[in-house]
Amino acid sequence: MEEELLEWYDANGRDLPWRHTRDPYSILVSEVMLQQTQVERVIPRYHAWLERWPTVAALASTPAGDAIREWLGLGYNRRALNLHRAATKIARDGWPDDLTELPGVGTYTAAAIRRFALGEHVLPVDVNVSRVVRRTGAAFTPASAHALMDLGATICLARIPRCRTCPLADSCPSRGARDQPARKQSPFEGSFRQRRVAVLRLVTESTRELGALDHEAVRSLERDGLVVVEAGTVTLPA
DNA sequence: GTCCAGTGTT
DNA sequence: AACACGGGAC
Repeated sequence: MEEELLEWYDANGRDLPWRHTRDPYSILVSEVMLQQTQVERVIPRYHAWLERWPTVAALASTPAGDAIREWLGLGYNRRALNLHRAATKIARDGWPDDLTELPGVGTYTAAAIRRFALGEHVLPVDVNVSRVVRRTGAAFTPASAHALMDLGATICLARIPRCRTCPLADSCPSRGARDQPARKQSPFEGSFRQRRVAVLRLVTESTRELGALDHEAVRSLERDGLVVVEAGTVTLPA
């Protein structure tokens, strides 16, 4: 099964910018950006980020607010602050043996850094990989990490798998099976998080008075560490 | 409107 | 185990 997968990947795998480096910091940036975010949206932001802050030291020596501003539009803004905090920690203490000690780095991202930057023989399991493994019932080695991700992202889709073009279809016991929709997200329009991100933009782009802002949303941003409120003004963390 | 899918918090 | 967290493609 794995041989067919790797053959398919040779011909059909995606050529992505972060697959041309083994620099741990670059891989960290790419993986954090890719959390919950589509590849096509990440590519231009990945280049911009690394051009502005090419190294851990460069990011660590910049104000956190600049990192948040650079991140705006990518979504899940807490990731920007976590990435800045991770850079600060690495600049001070070096890379930890257990990468999940870095804020914003969980099981998946730690495994991805170990595999793609450090070359260790571990298989990062995101839901795409998990789905392919579950459906095929096959065992794959860490050498198939990129291939499994690409197959899961382009062929072995959750709702409507493209089994007719899948290199593993012949021996896949789940051929044709679809996963349940089962998701829930309340409407964004008119929601609290709409107000919340509006406040974040206001904070990052202006120096307006706190009184003009939405106090409840500011408190929520504080819980994420994204803003600091002092003496009637709202500023980004230094 | 639905779908997407890792981390941190509770 | 459940929930919150963005924004954009469709």
